[in-house]
Amino acid sequence: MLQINVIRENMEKVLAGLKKRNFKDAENLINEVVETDKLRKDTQKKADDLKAKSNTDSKKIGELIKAGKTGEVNDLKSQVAADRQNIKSWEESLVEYERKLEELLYKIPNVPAEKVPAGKGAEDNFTVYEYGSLPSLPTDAQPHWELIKKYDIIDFDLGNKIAGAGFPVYKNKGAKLQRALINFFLDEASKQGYAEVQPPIVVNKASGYGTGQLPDKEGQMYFITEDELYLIPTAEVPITNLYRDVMVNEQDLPIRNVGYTPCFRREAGSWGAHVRGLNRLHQFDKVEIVQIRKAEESYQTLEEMSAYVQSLLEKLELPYRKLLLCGGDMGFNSAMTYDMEVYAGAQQRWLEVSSVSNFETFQANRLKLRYKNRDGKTQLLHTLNGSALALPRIVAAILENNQTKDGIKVPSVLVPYTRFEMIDGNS
RNA sequence: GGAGGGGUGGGUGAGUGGCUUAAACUAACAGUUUGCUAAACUGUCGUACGGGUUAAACUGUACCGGGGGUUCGAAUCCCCCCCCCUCCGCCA
Repeated sequence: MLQINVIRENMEKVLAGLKKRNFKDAENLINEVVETDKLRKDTQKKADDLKAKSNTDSKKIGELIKAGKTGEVNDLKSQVAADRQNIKSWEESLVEYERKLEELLYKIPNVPAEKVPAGKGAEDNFTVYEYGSLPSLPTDAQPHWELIKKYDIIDFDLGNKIAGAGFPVYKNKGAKLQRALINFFLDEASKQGYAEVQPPIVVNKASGYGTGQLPDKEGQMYFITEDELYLIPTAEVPITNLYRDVMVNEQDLPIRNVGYTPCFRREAGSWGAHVRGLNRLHQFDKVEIVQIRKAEESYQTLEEMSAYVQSLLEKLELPYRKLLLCGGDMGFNSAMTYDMEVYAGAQQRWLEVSSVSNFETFQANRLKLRYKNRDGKTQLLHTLNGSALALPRIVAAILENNQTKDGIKVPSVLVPYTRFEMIDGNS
């Protein structure tokens, strides 16, 4: 959520930013925000002034009673009672203005950073960097959804039986590969100085609002009605919310956390022709890195985080490209996002495996995540996060790119974790 | 799930309807003094939204777990909810 005073004071800049996102109706929305804010302030002034008056009068009543001047008390009492009625009605409209203002603010996405190109969708993203050469596979190379059957490592039918479509069962060397990847990613992050956390995989409503999944993505999260809990779509939600309502000590900055969790996404209505096998799931594993930074450091941190994610892909020997997302393709909360896409040789498609974003104060504003600077001023912090990494598409790319007639070659960096070099029929 | 006890500022903790402007202690910060593994003294010391100001000063309101109610007036009384502790039940 954008800060109201930022909108008030930098209206031109906000509008220009939203235009880069191709965000419709920005001008009307912003005007309505400013107008509602003004009404809110006027109403608060009226309510506050009347409250001040009735507070003084109430005190006077106490003094009169003490002095035994009970005769004058009744008039004053009815005066205060009448004022209270008016206060009540001012407060009702105040609550209404506040509610409306919040509702409007929830509709406004983050303002893209200076560097973010304008654009409507994926076709306008800017390729920043490419690594590795595309694998040259034999013409009979198989896509991963065939390979997983051939080597009996991931079973969609079994998952379908016990849960439903999009909930695969990992078996044999497939299960071991999952565990290897998770441990590899966690160990690498630890080496980089990220503090490991293992958060709950359900969160309450307040946490959903804190990081901006609510109200924007209400229908995309699984919801447990009995206990009013959401299954997390990403570890970003619980980990970032650890710092909700926190006034961070300056000496505790920067905050750097890593966590592994399963992630749950309903993906309602987003299943298409090219979404097969591991390309899109309802449940998947991901290791997430989160940083909380001072404003002046956050863009340098974004570069550092994306460079770290790139280093993981390079160690796994996967060809990838790094995209700077255009305004129209960025997530609602983000000010700037890099996507990493690996090339899956048999599908001959790029698959998104990581998204690294700087949210600036957009989340921190909702989270009330702040610190006091040297001048004693309270400042919102910047939040950043990135996948490091999401497993299924990494697995898909490894399977497809590393297939040989003897089986699938495990990237050498993972062998200490898997303790096998080839995925073949043997267990 | 049942019974009982709790939730007050960064921490400890007083406060049963108006003398509370939330005491006191403590931590932190600044200064003074002594002079050196430190102490004493003085001062400052919450958050949010407003008014005001070039900026400050100054100033209004709200906040004692959350929400509602009673009252001229609520940290204090009433109702609902949440969380913590103890015991019981269930349980990996």
